[in-house]
Amino acid sequence: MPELPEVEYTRRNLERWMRGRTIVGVVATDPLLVRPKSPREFVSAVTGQSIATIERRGKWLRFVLTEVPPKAGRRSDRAGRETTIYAHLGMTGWFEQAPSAEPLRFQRVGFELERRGKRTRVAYVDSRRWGRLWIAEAPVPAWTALGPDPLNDGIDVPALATKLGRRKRAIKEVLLDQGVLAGVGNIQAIEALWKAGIDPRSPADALSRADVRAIAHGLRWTIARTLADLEKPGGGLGSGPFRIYGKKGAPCPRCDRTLARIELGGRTTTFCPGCQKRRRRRRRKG
DNA sequence: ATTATTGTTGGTAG
DNA sequence: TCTACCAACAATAA
Repeated sequence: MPELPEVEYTRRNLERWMRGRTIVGVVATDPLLVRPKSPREFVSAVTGQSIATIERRGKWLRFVLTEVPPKAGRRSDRAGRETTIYAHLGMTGWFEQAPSAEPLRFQRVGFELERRGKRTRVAYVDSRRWGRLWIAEAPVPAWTALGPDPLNDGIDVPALATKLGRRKRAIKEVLLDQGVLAGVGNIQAIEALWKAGIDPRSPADALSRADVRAIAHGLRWTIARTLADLEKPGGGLGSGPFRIYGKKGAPCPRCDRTLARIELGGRTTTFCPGCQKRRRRRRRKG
């Protein structure tokens, strides 16, 4: 499920479901999912905290929790304590608001919440268990290494061009590097390169400034429409808003040529051999 | 039974 | 130190 738009959609949901509420109980048993502590330690670190903010960078989420203030006149050693959870959804992780007390299928962590006497529940669900909920004092390395976030920071074309100019690999592989731009995944890269009319195999350092501008535009375009699709009622279901992802053999929506499928850097890649032109390095004179 | 999967990390080699 | 390449992680759905 999760690339940048899906994680942002998740963040907005969590904001509504969790912000300002107190965690009164946590169910966590799988030591693979929580880091670096055991599930027991995870539960005790989080219980009794209230959720102040939920932020996103790329595909990462960060929950900032604060100790619920003790009643007037009482002192607490833990007053002012702040806990931060870094969360990555892996390939199949997501959060759901759970209507009943019954655990959901593939639920890995359950948060029992309370505000003004009202109880609600939010569940982290992940069939494949590649996601992580990571308690840390300082940002985890993967978060620190993230490049600019296209939605939060925008895309600086000259800066992106400089970065791409140092890379020889195929542009699609480079776009998946989270240090280049945070949050671009397989689908968004495929859709953006189609929009830009650039063959995904083109070496990154062969792109012109106009190409980089087109890619930036393509990314903004696909991120915005994926997010819009998720947010419309009943959205996020079906094939989504994607123009070519997963549509090998279908006619290109722009030029009608049959869409092709190749593998790049171990990832499936759909593209149009008709209107996505390959860029080549100019051969150096010798 | 076989194949494909929206992601990241850690190792090795250059 | 930076880049490229590969295997591994784990489990489901078609």
